Order: sequence, then C-alpha cells, then structure tokens
Amino acid sequence: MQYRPTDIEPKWQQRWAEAKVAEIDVTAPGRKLYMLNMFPYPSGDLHVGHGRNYILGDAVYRYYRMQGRAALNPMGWDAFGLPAENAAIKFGKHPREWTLGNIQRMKKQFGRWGILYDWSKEIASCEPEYYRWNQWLFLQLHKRGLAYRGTAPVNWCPQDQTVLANEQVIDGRCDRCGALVEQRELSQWFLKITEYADRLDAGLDTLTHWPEKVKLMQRNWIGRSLGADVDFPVPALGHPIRVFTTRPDTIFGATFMVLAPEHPDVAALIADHPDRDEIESWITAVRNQSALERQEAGKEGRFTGKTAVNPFSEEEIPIWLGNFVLPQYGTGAIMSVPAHDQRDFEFAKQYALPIRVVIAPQGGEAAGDADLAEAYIVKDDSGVSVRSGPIDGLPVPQAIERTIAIIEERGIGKGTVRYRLRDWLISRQRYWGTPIPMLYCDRCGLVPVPEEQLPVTLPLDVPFTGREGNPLAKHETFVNATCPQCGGPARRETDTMDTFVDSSWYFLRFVTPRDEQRIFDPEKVNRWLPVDQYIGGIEHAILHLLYARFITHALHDMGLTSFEEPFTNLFNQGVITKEGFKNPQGSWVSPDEVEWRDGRPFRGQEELTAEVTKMSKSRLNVVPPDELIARYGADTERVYTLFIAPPEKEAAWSDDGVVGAFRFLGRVWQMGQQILEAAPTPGLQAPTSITRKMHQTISAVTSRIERFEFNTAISALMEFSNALGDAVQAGGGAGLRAPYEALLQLLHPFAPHMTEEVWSMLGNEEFVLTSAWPVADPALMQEETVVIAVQVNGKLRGQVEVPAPADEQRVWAAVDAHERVRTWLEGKEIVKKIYVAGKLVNVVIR
RNA sequence: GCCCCGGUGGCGGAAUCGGUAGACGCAGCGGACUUAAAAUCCGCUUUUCCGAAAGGGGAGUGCCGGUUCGAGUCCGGCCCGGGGCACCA
Repeated sequence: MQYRPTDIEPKWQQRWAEAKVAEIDVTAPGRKLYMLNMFPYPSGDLHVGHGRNYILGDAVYRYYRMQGRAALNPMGWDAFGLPAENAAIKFGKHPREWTLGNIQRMKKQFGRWGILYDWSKEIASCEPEYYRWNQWLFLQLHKRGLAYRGTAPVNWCPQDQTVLANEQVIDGRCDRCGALVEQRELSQWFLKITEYADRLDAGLDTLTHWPEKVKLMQRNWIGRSLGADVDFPVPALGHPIRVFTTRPDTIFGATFMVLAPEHPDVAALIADHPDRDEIESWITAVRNQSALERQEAGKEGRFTGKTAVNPFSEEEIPIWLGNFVLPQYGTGAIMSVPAHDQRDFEFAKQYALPIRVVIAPQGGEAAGDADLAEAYIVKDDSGVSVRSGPIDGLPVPQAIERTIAIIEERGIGKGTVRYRLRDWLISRQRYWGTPIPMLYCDRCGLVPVPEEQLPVTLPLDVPFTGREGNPLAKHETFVNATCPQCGGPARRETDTMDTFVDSSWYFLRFVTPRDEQRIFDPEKVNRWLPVDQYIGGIEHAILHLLYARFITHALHDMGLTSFEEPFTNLFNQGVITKEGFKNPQGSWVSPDEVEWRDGRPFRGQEELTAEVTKMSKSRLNVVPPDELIARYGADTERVYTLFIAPPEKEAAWSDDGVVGAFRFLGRVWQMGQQILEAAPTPGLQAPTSITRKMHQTISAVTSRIERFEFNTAISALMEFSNALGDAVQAGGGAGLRAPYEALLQLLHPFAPHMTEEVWSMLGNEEFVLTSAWPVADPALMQEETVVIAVQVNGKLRGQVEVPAPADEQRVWAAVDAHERVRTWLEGKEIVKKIYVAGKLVNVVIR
C-alpha cells in the first residue's frame, strides 16, 4: 500500500477533535506542565512561516504527553487591534465580524496541521467576558496609583490618528504603518511601569531558562544607570538646578550646564534676556520636532545669559539650552564635561565653550585642554583623576565613589539609580479595543466605573467612515453616562486600551477561562503558573514580554498570585524567509509572473531583483499550506519545518527541500508494510546492531527534544530509519517489530498522523491516548568496538578497532595486530597514550 | 557610536567534554526498474595530486598568530555579515 497522507490525515484529525484528546481538567492530579504558544492576532490566513511556531509547540506538547505529564496546552486570540478597524473601513465589514471570521479560518488551519489544543479553554480578547477583566485590572492598578492620567509629550501617528507607546516607535516611525511619528503634548492614560523598573531589571537574573539575548535586550531597554544627582546653585534663580550624571568623578571638568528646552526653569532664566523672543521661537521649533528630526538637526543651543556655580570647582559656569538634552531622562539638565563626553565635546566646539581635562591615563600624561580631537572616555581604572582637588590621583571607580560620598556629606545631592524606561502609554484613540472604565463628571471630576458595573461594553453600532478620529467619541449613548458618585451627568472616557494590555495577563485566564466572578481562580493559577514553556517570536522580546512581566509583578503585589515571573522557560523561534522579487520601482512581484532568462529573473522587459526576506503577504512570497498539504500531507510540512534549520535561527523555505521529508516518511511507512507482511517468527530478536542503534536513537532524540534541537532529533531518526531499512532489506521484517515500533513512537511528535495510522495497522491501541515515550537502556547503547586513531607527530596515521570497553592492553594488542599501523610505529618511541571518555583513544608518538 | 550573535562543501546544516570535519537532507552526476514519464531504489558527491585499479599522499572550518600530542571548538589581534539600542548624560 502506498503512503497517501490525504487518505489518513483528515481521519485522525477528526478523531482527535471528537475525542477532545487535549482537553484537561485543571483539578486533575499529576505533574503539571503548562505549555503555551503566544496567542496570535487573527489577521487571516496562515502560511507555512506561521506554522513553525505552532508545529514546534505541538511537537513539544505531544512529547510531554507521552512522558505522562499533565499538560495544559491552550490557545486563544489577541483579537482587538487596528487591522480589524482598517479592514472595516476598507471592506465595510464590522471589525468583530472580520475578526471572528479570521478566527474560524485559523482554527481550521491549526486542525489541518494536526495541532492539539485544549479548545475548551479558548479565549478571545475582544469578547466582553474577557475584556471586562481587562477593565477590572485597570481599576485595580488605578486604585494603587499604577494607572494615571498625565500630560506628556507623546508619540502621535498622523496616519493612524492615535498615540503610540515608545516601544511602538521604530526609527522615528510608527511600527504599524511606517508614518513619521510627531511629538504632541496630550493628556493620556499611563501605566506606571517605571515603579517596577528595579524589580524588572533584577528579576532578569532569576530567569535562568530565558535566552540571554532576550534578557540583554530587556536589560538595555530598562537601561539602569548608577550615578549621582547634584545641585548646582543658580544665583539668578534663587534655587539650585539639579543635574544627573553617571560620571560624578569628572565634575571638576564641568565647564557649563545644558538644560532641555522643556526644562521648567527655562522661562525664569530667559525672562530678561534681550533676545527672548528669538529663544522662545527656537524652543517652540525644537519642541515641535519629532525625535528623529531633533536628532538629525545636529547639536543646537542657546545661551540663557545666566550662570550656575560648579559646587566643586566653585567657578561660575554658563547655563545653555540644548536640543540634545532630553526632558524625559534624568532631571532634564546636565553638567557638561566636554573633555570626557563626546556630546558635550561637540557642543563645546560648536559654541567655543571651555574644555578642561580632568582624567589622565593611568601612569601617563593628561592631554592638554586645547589638544583634544575628541572626548577622552575611560570608565575603568585605566584612568585617574587630575586637577580635581580631593579626588586627585584616584582611579575612575574610586573617584566616582569618593565624589558621591562628598556630595552626600555636603547635602547637595546623592547617589542615584536612573532608568531609561518610561511609563507605558496605554491610551489609544481607536474603536476596536477595551474601553477604559473611567468617567468625567463636571462635579466629581475623574471617577472610576464601579467594579459591579463592568464590563463597559464596546457598542457595536458605530459607523466606520474613515479618518475622522475615534468613532466611539461620536456614539451618544456610549459617551453619555451617569456619575456613580453624585448621580449627575458624566462623560465616558472614549479612549481604548493598547492591545498589549490584553496580552499582558491572558496566560492567567486560560486556567479558569469561564470564571464570571473573578479575573482568575488564584488557587488554580498558583498550581498551573508560571508557564513552564512559552514559545513565540523574537519580535516580542521587549514589548509583550516586558509588559507581561510588569503586570505579573503587580498582580503578585496585590496578593493574587504567589509568583512574580510569568514564564519559566522561554523559546523564541526564528522567522521563515523566502525569495521575493522586486521590480525596478521597488514593488513586489508575484513569483508566478517571474520568468528566468540566463539565470536572471524578469517580468516582461523588466529585470527583477531577488531578495530573501521574511515570508509575508505584502511581499508576495508566502507559501500557503493548503497546496502543500494536499500534495505531501501535514506530516511532511511538520517534519520539513522542524528539519530545515535550528529552530531559533532564521530559515529559508525551499520547495525542493520538502520532498526529503516526504521521502523519509514514505520509507518509514513502507517499512511498516513489510514488517506487517512478515510471517511472525516467535523468539526472533532484532540484530544487536539494530537494538544498539535503537537505544542510541532513543537517548539522542529525547535529549534533543528537551533542548529544542529538532533538526538533529529528526536527522537521528533518519539515521535510525536508514539502518532499520537496510536490516529489513537484508532479512525481511521478521524480528524487527520492536525497533520499528520505537521508531514510530519517537517520530510521533513530528509526524502524528502517519505514525498513528501505522501504529493502528500493527494492531495497537490508539497512539495519542496510550503510547508512552520509550526509555533508553544505557547498557545496550554501548558500541562493541571502539575505534582508535593513531597519530604520529600530530598526523593521523591509521585506525584500529578495539573490543569495548577499551583498556590499555587491548589497545596495544590491536595495534600489534594491525599491519599498517604497526609499520608506522616500528622504531618509534611512544610518548603518551590518551583515553578519552572511555571511547576514543589516541596513541601519540613523537 | 555602544552592546550582542554569527562566519564550516553548490545549498540548509552536523560535529554534548578539545579527539577520524562535512552526519542528515536538498541539488548534481551515474545506474536499476519502466514502452515512456512520474514515482521508487542503488552508487558517487570538500578539494587536489600519484595510481589502470586496489590504495595512498597533500591542503582544508573568514584572515593572522598563540596554547596543546591534537583546535571548527580554547586564547589574542583583525576582516566580513546579521541583530538590538540609539543624543539616556
């Protein structure tokens, strides 16, 4: 019988769905395992690039099931968001309808891949039964001062007509639509993630099973800096201006001060300046610049005409305004040390401000003030302080420490830790999101919606006319409400929440998804969380994972959970790439239209350029799974996807490469038919070499799955299958049933349908419910012979085989018995014999 | 600019501890089966030299140097590619 995946796959998929094999009772006993793939945004059809994430997760889940773990593997939908709204404007379809339709299609696709999820726990963030808890969470945060309304310069996307979080601005552009982001001063809702900056930073040290790369990205994002706050007296103001510096040791070199144009003292400083109007218009211009424009403008500044007093050198230093000083970081004011900071150096050169060298190389001469071509920057003890009074001669680290001590003794400041992290802006002026449960009452001001009135339901009857701001704001019955405090008229908040709020706690909801009384059942959540294995794309390394960690810490502090960190093991898979084609105008061309001439791609007269990029609809380089499955089956796609490359790496999809996986599965299938046909021969054992290979393979595949090395796990299975195939070829299937069944078991997480079918043909009970993971016997893994390499002067001169286990006597006997090797050794003095791991021995001669 | 990660055949990649580099797969070449094609199966496949063959020699993991009996793997210095952050004081 031929291997025909299309005949067998739908049958098993239906069987698994009917038997609800992945449904798990969260109160059932057993050693728990919480597996989770990041829940997707339901954007529509899935392609093979998306498949990698889910196929990988399913393989791991099936493996742990076979290991007997009580495994929870739920799935849901990150269902709010901008694309649904844009689709509504474009196609005239309600975002809800569009979203739910996509969910149905994607769910079907998961089924066709043979992926098992516990659908009884499905959640969609756009449903009131989910987002009411989003609102509840917001109220708890508000109660604790962790949600607040504040006015701040914010990122505004003119295209999407909404504000963006800092995390959503990439190279000064909106990460959704690519429009240049503008700065606007707006009153918005924020979550106070900065309150947790220190714990989010310190917590990274406990995440020992997270990729170093992700932890590093988070660490950089949080941006912890140690330094000092120092007050510089300003006679003209009557109060000092506080600066933050990470290099207090260079304070004797601080020859001027620079304030951000937004600094609160600026107005007072320039009040009597003769060119006040010019300075003010310059400030306005700088404030209206986007972050990108501000940087591209280069360093610009204005002199306020006032001075501050350097508290260490006691000199009067000029106070400048500078576009390169950020209002949001530190105190919005800096002491400038041009000799030892490149930015200050450039500013000093531009405006001819004094430069003073106060650090010299250890054991060397300090550079002359006028001689520097760039700032001299040393942060370790290869630099020492000079011309710095009480810290003269101290290496940099000690000089920093000493200076902070002096600052604190004199009461003019203190050692400080500062973070780059800013508060999380969650207001969105969009319709398709969770309404923020707040009211504006003319009499009582800002009033939270009482918990018992939740959910604040998102009205469905709104018109989608296009770009006129948030349609919610025009919905009369939504906007007009009653104040719960005074009973008077109130206006509802019409901003909705950033969808990253929805995804910052969804993994907690999966345990008790239908609980109508509370956000989750703490007892059950404390049993199942943290998530044991979280799997998703590297693009979430900062945003989602940082927000989820923040909310989990906050819920812990509310006494709702016993854990602070949500994800114990994290795995980030790499993207799938494919060749795409661009015409000379730079737009993408469908591969169907490409003609190859002399090995170069053309469309008509236009020569195209080929580019390997991330698989995506817009680049016209997606491979839809349907055709692939119709031709080769889902098992082939699964095996190929996992075999293609190490899963954390980027991988280029090759249509040619797929057949290798199909052939492999076909051979395993064919072998099954032969074994089935073989006459039963009682007492006949598999050859020792096959048994040994079986145990070696069990051991290899087990450890490789646990380490997420699926590509080599599959290559080990191919090797075993090749060896078993040779044995079947040589002696028929008789006696090979046991190793063959082990092969099926090991292959099952990767190719569940085919292995299930053959398993049942062999007369076994249903695989997915009953089959256990095989165990390797180390004693039976040992090779019977050990190969010994003989080296002379570092050159390999021959190999001899020694019966295992190899000992010295046997090695020399084997060398003697090997004519060629013996010839090499004759007359030479043996210097050293090295035994390695009891396996390979080199005899070294000099 | 700062930080991080890589560089191995025509290609994807393998090589738990420093121990026969190139497993496994794709593509390619040769062959079997077939009226033919597809499918399938078998063999070869880093490179170069000697040899009719069996077989044997040399070189080889981005470059230069070091440690070691032995280096893709460890150390130092470069070159190239990718990613993250980006005026964060």
